[in-house]
Amino acid sequence: MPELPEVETIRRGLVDRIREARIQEILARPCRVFRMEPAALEVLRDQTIEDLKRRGKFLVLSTQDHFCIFHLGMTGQLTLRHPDRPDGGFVRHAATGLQRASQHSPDQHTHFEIHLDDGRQILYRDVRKFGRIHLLDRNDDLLEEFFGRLGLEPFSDDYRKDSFLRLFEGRRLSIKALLLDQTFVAGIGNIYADEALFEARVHPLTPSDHLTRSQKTRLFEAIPLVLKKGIQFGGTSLRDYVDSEGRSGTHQDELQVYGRKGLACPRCGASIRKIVVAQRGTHFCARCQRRRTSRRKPGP
DNA sequence: AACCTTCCCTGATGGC
DNA sequence: TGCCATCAGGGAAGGT
Repeated sequence: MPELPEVETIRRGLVDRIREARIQEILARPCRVFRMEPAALEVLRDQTIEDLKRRGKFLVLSTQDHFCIFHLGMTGQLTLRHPDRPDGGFVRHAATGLQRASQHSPDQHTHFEIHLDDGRQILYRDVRKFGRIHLLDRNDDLLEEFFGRLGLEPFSDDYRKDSFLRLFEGRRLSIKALLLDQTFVAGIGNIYADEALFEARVHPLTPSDHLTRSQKTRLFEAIPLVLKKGIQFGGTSLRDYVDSEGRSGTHQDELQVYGRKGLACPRCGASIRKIVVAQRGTHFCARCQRRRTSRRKPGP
């Protein structure tokens, strides 16, 4: 489940290696991840890669004339394959699930290949095909329109307290559901939502319009904190996530609550609980993250 | 408009 | 061993 830290780790691993590389060949196997006719991607041939940016969980590969936009969904992998290095197999890690130890040759799940003129290949692999690949003409207005309602970008200048607070207006759903809503803050997924709520000591079922000012403030600060930590550890590898070189991150060892049902809360020692909120597994410490006891209205 | 549910998709896992 | 049900979940789509 690549979220902002995993997508950012992939971006950082790729951007300097592929910038100024020329695309020699495009291979796109028919698959629902493509939001256009796969043949349309032929326009990328002979284009030079200029940049790789991230917005929320999206990666934007820019060439002179085009934007190729990737969303990795649940199991998407974007890796760089070097012709002079040996391919490895897919190695299953006992504790964390399916992972890959090194670069790989294309298999039945590799839907998109960008061959560079020096022999290297950018491979998009996605077992469950929840990912998406879009193609746009290189036009900033089109890109802005594409990202239309996407929410605040956590490490940008737009991430300000007043903007953050304004996004609560008119929202009453649970705070966990709001965190997962990409029109609120972009890039948060199930793992970092739970981590941020734990850090801010907010119960995931709290209705968004019931959060106190200080709870919102703590959440505003917790979000970039947990995301930054995720990036520092190279992302969270639970099942399918690997960086651009096929390596696992180590942030799974740093998680405070996610996936730790029944284990001790690192803050207070109470047992971590798992419930379902917004159709998603949700982990929290019932002692550290209390539901605010409803304040009785003062009588007349 | 906000919110909720269903669905997509595959591989791992557990019960029998 | 094999078979089947269940689970994981980001986001689109459709309904209220």
